[in-house]
Amino acid sequence: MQRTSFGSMSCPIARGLERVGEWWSILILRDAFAGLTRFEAFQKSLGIAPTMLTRRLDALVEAGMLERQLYCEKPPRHEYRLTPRGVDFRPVLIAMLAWGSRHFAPEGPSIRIVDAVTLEDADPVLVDRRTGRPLLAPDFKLVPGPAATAATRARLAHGGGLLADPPPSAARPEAAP
Amino acid sequence: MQRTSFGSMSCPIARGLERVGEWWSILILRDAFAGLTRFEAFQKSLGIAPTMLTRRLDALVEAGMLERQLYCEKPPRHEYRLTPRGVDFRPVLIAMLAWGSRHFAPEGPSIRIVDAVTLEDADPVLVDRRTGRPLLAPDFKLVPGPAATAATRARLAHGGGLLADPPPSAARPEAAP
DNA sequence: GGGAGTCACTATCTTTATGATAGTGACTCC
DNA sequence: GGAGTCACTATCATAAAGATAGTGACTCCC
Repeated sequence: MQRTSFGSMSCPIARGLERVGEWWSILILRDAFAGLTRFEAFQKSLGIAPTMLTRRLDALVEAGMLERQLYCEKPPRHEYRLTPRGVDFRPVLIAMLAWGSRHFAPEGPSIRIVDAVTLEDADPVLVDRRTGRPLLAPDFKLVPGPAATAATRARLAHGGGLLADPPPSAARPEAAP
Repeated sequence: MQRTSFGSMSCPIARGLERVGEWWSILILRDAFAGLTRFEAFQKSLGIAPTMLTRRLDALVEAGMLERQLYCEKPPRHEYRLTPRGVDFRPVLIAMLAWGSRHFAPEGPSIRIVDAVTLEDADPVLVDRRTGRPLLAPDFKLVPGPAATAATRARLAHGGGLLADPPPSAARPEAAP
């Protein structure tokens, strides 16, 4: 999906999406985490056209998410493996997995994250590693960093933002008790 | 980006991407979390063509991520607000924000998540709410749920999967100590 | 040693999505 | 009554996605 590039935006979400925001990219990363490394394996798993797979793999390698390694010389054969940057993408995938399971599994979940010992379902939350507290307002907040643009500063200044629950309806104050 | 639909796949990540995987969707959700509600506000913030914005907003409403509310009747005017399903997407955005900041901010971060009191940078981790342990192997694992297909079961059976670190290089055992 | 099969792709062409630009209708404000 | 705001639609050019077929370099197996 592309024509407008997000890479020039200063927002880190936009910058990230520039690398993984195309239609197949995230599913390819999911399969890479599942242990797939070979072209054919991705193609079978995804049912993707080979042209598309070539383009997406090249883009992910270019973005530093995957790296190509020669595993056979006689006929040159490569495998695609996650780089540290790719491995670091894991929390995003886990969060998407949890969210997708909660909202788009009417027949019940197809994958569960469970405690390896008790087999109880896990309940994923994002917390701060040091303090263990959930990353939500009012305990945490977003502030502009050194590279923040004026636009970013403005946006952060006048709103709760990502960490605060949005107001239920600023629309028309219908209920004013 | 689209022709192949992910909605028919049984994977919750694919199902979720079907709803938010298009080029602009996630940035629109980001802006919705930032407090934007009006067509024009999204358009200005994103620099998106109005045709695209109409399509994406309609799709997000259709997917149950946003809802349209009338806030003015004289000329009918709507605002777009996050539904509970949209709000529940927050951990994905926070994870992306953190990942993007770590990898694509060579000039330094433009946004920081900080402790509201000490102003120290937060370090986001995904943990299990009950036990507080990070959602990683070997403490946790993925198991097939009741709705798992044969393909899902097979994939989960023979690999560490998303929660385990991938092997550094199963390619050619060059170093065999 | 000749045919079938595997693997990782490229070439070609059609269909679909994206994006730029302009325009519309229903107002409000001055 | 003219300018401005707002939320869109219409139209059309371009770029990306998708299907299908084909290539080259092998290996495997009678």
